Amino acid sequence: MKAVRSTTAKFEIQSLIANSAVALSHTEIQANTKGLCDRVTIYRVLERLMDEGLVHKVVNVDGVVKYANCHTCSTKHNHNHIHFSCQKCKSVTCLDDVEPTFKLPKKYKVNEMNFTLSGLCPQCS
Amino acid sequence: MKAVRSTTAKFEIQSLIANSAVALSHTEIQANTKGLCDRVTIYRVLERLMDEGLVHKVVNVDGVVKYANCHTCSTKHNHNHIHFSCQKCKSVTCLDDVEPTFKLPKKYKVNEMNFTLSGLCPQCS
DNA sequence: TTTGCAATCGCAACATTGTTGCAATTAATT
DNA sequence: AATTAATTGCAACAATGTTGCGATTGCAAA
Repeated sequence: MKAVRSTTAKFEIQSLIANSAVALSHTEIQANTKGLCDRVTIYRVLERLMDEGLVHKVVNVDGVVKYANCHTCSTKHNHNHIHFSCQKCKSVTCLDDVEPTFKLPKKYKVNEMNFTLSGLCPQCS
Repeated sequence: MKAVRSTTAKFEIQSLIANSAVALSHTEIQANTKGLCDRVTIYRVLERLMDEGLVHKVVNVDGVVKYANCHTCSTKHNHNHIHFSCQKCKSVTCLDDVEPTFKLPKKYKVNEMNFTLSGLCPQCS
């Protein structure tokens, strides 16, 4: 296996995501770490953080890719929670506590769920 | 209002989507209409088809944008159904009949839902 | 502390996906 | 057939993500 190495770029990017209430896009991360490192490095750091289970990827309803902190991934690795996507400020929030239920009629084999609600977040409504 | 005009490109693209069991990406549409029209025209036709309520857009869990036939949009315009995304063949299917339920604890204002299940489709499992 | 090596980084180049402006073409009405 | 607005093709551009490679650096062992 590859040895995990801690670098400034990785530390800063992880801190940024961990301290954010909402999921952040690559562009937002780049804007909030001005000059810290190269564009490409951000992509590679994000990939490593996901491999290590520290961060997970969320695709917004409009197709924008965002990255959020993993709260329980190391123990449960449960990404099957609801995400809320604000149509006004474009923020994406993880609603860890909400558990959706549904009945699947056909013979599909479900491995993952991705539930996103869109509308107005508490700040915008 | 703009007058709706029927063209070969529009007819072919709509037929392709309507006859497909799964949602199609721009790339797939382009591959299946080889030489019919320009890349840009496909984008513009898709935009018109969405405006007319004949087609709707689905963003896959991995961020790929796909287009699917609207069955009931003209009457109910209900996009709040589940989509199934196959991890093997990357197909996206609309499961019109499944209605998910959930309880939202915080004060968010929900306008739309986007529920996608990932796993193996009947063909791949 | 110094050395060695693999992990990481920066840079350039490229790929994919989507958008915009504009002149040429074309569907549909008169 | 003439008119007109919708549509198209082409070129150019923008945003996002990937890859190769030489240079740098974290870290462990000597």
